[in-house]
Parts: sequence; structure tokens; C-alpha cells
Amino acid sequence: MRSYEQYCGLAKALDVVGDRWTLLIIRELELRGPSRYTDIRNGLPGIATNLLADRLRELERAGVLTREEAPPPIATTLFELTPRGRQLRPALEELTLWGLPLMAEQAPEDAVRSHWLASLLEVMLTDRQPDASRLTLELHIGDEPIVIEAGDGTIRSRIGTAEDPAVTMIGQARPIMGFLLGRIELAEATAAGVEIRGDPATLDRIRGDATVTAAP
Amino acid sequence: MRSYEQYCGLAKALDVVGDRWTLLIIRELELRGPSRYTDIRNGLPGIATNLLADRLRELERAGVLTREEAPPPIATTLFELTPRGRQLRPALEELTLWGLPLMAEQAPEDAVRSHWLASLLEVMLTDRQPDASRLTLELHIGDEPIVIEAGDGTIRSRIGTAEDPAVTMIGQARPIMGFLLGRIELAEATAAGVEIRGDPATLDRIRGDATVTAAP
DNA sequence: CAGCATCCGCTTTGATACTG
DNA sequence: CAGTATCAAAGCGGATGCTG
Repeated sequence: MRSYEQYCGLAKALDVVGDRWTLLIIRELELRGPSRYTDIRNGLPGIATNLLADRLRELERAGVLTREEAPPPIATTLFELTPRGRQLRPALEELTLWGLPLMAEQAPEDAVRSHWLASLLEVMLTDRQPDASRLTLELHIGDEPIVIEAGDGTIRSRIGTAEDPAVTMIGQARPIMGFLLGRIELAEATAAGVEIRGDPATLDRIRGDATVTAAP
Repeated sequence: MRSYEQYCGLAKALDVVGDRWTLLIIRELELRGPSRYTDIRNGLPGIATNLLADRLRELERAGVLTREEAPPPIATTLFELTPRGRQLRPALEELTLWGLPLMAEQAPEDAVRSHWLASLLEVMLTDRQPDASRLTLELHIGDEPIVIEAGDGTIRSRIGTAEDPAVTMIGQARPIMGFLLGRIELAEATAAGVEIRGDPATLDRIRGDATVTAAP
């Protein structure tokens, strides 16, 4: 990217991370940890492969990430954020929070990746009954199944399946997220094709309460 | 900007504010309040005027700012952030903070605007002697003189001059900011051509202590 | 297959000139 | 003052090919 040539912190930051795709690349590394080129690309549907190679080189030069040849059992290149790169997390979180209301509308073409949703739910949901026994929720939304576990007052999310989840939800991202974040009611979600196994009432323990307002 | 088409908060935010120049336009409105087209352009040296017009239109459509015809005494169009636009402030602050270390090197071509520096100093400096009498500092760096006032434990900055400042500093942005943020010592600043009137020792009350580390 | 590099058509940006 | 109009240059997206 061409520099803004302004003696200003924001302009200097954008000189490094203001290019198209750049912050999304950093989001991938932040969410997934050290990753292979192919896996990063999979989290960035639509990016041109040469552009990804370019950006990774630039970010390496800027000290935001490192490239490392992993030893034989893995035998591939791993890209990983440096401490300096990880310091972008608060900025990423604030931007994500600002973008949340815009997720009320999901365009039909929008790609969905499970790890995007998993991290979002981990931040947005809270366990309001910390003394109750562990609650397990399995979601089938994007490319991989997600497990949400509530217990001891915290919410954990991971990619994978659970042994005996209290509730399983299968369907489109928008109604499922809308229901879990408390923006719509159960009836509306099922009307949108969401399939539910187990007792959805047990989810009241962790469901959001629509503090996320609608987009303008 | 072409949409990323990803069902993810960060991607949705960047669909709106991820374009080149966009966040800097919002910074101008955030720092200056309701502004005229010409004044915004003055805070964005290098932007093409048609591009500014485009961005303002898009941001208005996205509900980030409004355009208003001011009544006769002013008789011009004023651009102003909406509440939704002002909610970007935490994200702007985090990005600015991340960019701060990059200000250690100032390219000779870098443009300097007083209101950028004023707001930065207001955030970065602290009054460590809240019970002492008011301290006034006048800076001549960018396009306009700046006044920094410390008192009652707070730091205020404004564009303009002071009646009888305790200290006046005249010179280049990098050494003056480096000295005030505690990154370099007085001798280094004067060696870089900074002219000082008054007793610089009184500034120890508000000077930073180099918590801002160097860029990688 | 993983990790790129090259080529090409299209879109966005930058610089400048001009206007109600 | 607040923009439009024009056009060259740079950046991007998509397809494809190359190398270990």
C-alpha cells in the first residue's frame, strides 16, 4: 500500500494493516493460531492467491507475523503472529463489535466459516448460572460442527462434535446466531428452517438478550 | 468497496469502513467535530477531491455521517458523525495506539497537522501533580500553534496560542513529540533543532516515560 | 498437495482541470 | 465552497502454470 505520509498514529497503522484483506488475514491467524498457507486461504474465500502471498510477505517484513518451516512430522510452512501482531487484537475486537449489528442481514452469498462464529459466540454469550452443571451445545452451521460449552461461569467454544449435547441446532447462520444472541425468538428460528434436538429452554442460561441493536 | 461477502463481524465492518481513506475521514470528523468539505480535505493531504466526495456519499448512505446545510450565518454544508459513526471511536483509538510506535520514525515527506498531535498528546500525557498550579505549554509544530494545559490532574489541548506559557517549543514534530512522550532527552531534541523558551524542567510534571516502545 | 509466480482484463485511485 | 469530469497509473480478481 502506498503510504498516507501523515505524521499520525492512525495513518501509520493503516500504512501497515490498511490494505484490502490484511486485517482479515490477521483475524485468521488470531483465531486459528499458527496456520498453513492453504488453511489461511480457506478462511478467506475470494482472495486471489498471489495477493495472499504478497500480503504475507509484507506483514512478515512489517514484523506482524513470522514464517517458520515446521519440522518433519508437519513438514510445512507455518505462519504465526508475532507479539506485535497479537497486539492488534483489541483493534480487531472493537471493529468486530462495531460490525456486529451489520450481521443482522446476511446476504445469501455470504460465506460462513465455523471458527468465525465460534469465537464470536465465545465473546458474546455468558454463563448466567455458573453453579449449574456443564451445558453442552452442538451447532451445525458452516463448514464444520461447533461445540459450545458453558460451565463455571465461562463459555468455551471449539470446532468438533460433543458426545451427548444437551441441544443440537442445525441450519442457517443468521437465524441460529439471531436466536443465540437473543435477537429473535425460537419460533422465528424454526420458521427459518432451523432444526433443533433437545430442549431449547435450557439455552436461556447462556442466550444473549438482544443488547446488539439493529443496524441503521 | 467490493463486499468481502463473509458472515463475520470484522468483514462486515470493513465492508463499510475498510476502504482507503475512509477511517482517516472519520478521524477528521471525530477530532474536529462538524466540518466543512474544505476543512476535511485540508486534514487529508493527498486525497483526490472526487474520492473524498465519493467516500462522503458512501458514509452518508451507511449511516456513519450526515450532511447538513447550515443556516445563513455559516451558509455552507457541514458534515457530522452520527451516533453510529461516533461508536467507531474505540476502534480508532486502538488502531492509533498500535500505530504509535511507528511514529518514532518520521519520514521527511510526512505531513503534519496540529489537531492530530493535539489529540494524541491529550491522550498520552498525564498530569502527575494535580495539586500544583496550572501549567501551560505552547507548541509550534504543524500548520497551527497548539496549547497544552495541565491542571487538576487533567490534560487539555487546543489549537491557538496562550497568554504567558511556562514553556514554548518550536521545531519539527518528531523530536518534540519524542521529548514530550519521554522517548528522547532534552539534549537530543535541541540537537534536532528544537527551540525552547522557558524552563523545560517544569515539563517533567507531564512528560511521558517512554512506555511507548520502539517499532520492530 | 503446498506454496507460490505469471498473465490479463477490470476496477479503483491519483492528479489535474474545470464549474455552479 | 463544494464539488464534477477526465484520464493515466496502480491495484485487484480470476485463471492458469510451475516447482518441490
